[in-house]
Amino acid sequence: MSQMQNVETQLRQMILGLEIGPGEKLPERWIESRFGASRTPVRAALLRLETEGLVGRDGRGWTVSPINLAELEQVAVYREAVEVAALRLTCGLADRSAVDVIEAMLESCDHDTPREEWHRVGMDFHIELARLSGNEFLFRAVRDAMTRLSRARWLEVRDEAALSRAWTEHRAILAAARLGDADEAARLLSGHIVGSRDRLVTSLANDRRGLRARGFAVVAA
Amino acid sequence: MSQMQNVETQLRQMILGLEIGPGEKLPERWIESRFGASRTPVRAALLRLETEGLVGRDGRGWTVSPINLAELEQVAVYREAVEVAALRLTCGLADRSAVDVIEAMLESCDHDTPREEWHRVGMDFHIELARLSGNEFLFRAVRDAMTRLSRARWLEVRDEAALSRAWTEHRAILAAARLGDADEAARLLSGHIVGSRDRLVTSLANDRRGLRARGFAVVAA
DNA sequence: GGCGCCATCTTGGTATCCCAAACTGGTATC
DNA sequence: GATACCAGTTTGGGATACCAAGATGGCGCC
Repeated sequence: MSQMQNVETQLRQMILGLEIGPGEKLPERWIESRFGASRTPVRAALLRLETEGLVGRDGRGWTVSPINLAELEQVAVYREAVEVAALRLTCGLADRSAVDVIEAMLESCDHDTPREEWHRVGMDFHIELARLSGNEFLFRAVRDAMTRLSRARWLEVRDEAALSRAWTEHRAILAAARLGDADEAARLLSGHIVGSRDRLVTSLANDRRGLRARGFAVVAA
Repeated sequence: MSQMQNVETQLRQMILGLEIGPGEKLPERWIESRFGASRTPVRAALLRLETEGLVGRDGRGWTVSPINLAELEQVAVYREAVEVAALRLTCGLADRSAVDVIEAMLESCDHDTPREEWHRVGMDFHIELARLSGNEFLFRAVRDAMTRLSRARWLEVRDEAALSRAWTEHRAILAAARLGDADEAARLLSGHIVGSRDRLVTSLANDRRGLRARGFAVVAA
């Protein structure tokens, strides 16, 4: 793999995995030495990550984007629009058997699956569901929105109850989609997204002080 | 202005203005000499334009993205989702007086306004309307979608009738939005987008041979 | 002791240089 | 005449040197 892709991928993982905290300074020279690459691939990676909203400019330099509660609320509205549109397209397809693949994804998580895996599958559910629509732009929009939400969801203190609730809702959405009931599927998905957003923002707003103490920049709604 | 922004802006204008045709090769060294910048800002510009879908990789090198009819159809579905969502948000706002500013934009075009200006205002109508929603992500999505459609709309052989029809539809959408009638506004906007897409794709498919003769790469749906 | 100023370091922006891979054109061979 | 092969050129990826602007910190003056 080329250095360019390598730096970009590794840096993204470090940011999404909170190995580099939201708000931290990110000098090009530090990245350069950290990954053993020169500044050319480093800059390419930063430019790409900037469009994903994971890093941003702070005056002259680069910083990891802080968690922004106002942004999270806006992303939720955005993803509701695109996910519902994608789901309606999928419900209109003649062959909706692919939803079974997604169902299987959900079932692959059980009580001794690591937390990290639940987190990943919870996002992939939405991404793969959008992919079924066959619309590349709706798919990318959902994927990008989930990327922006990823760190916040990771920070959220998720109890078992919230996870099992989410899984139940995911299954209900798939059931409606399998029947081709677009209105019901859309209703369930909207409710799921709005509910998730509320729990996420509430949780983060409550933990804000603690998160800041851990060195994570969190800006209010 | 820094070289970086400069190269990016100028190159984007040349591509959108069809000064560089869809499908043309775009060597970094050519851009470098054309704009008197070095390769670093050129690379930055190309990376950004790549995320906008205006340039792409062709093996190892760069090319201006061809006009892709299948892509245009998918973009139309995408923009319908995000524009309708944005419009519904706007209809729910207490203060919708900002629609008057957009109305004024439409009125600024009359029979001796240059074609180029009609084209720009026709796009800005949708972009500014989305901005009113206050949702940054819906706004960006609409702006990016319009950017992708821009060259195709420019290529389209637009008769006066199509333009006046579009303006009538634009005014009707604004009227419904001013009243806060979200359902009606959404219905009108959807119809407008679907109609525009059909006319656009039909027109391009018919002209495809002629466009290719002009050196423009156009891939079928 | 506090405040301001200057030297220094840091850092991103830019310009070049080098390299390996891919493309090109021409030539020699069959 | 077609084809395979080889040298030269083009091209993007990577590395590095240099610069100007901004951040930093220490020293001196008030």
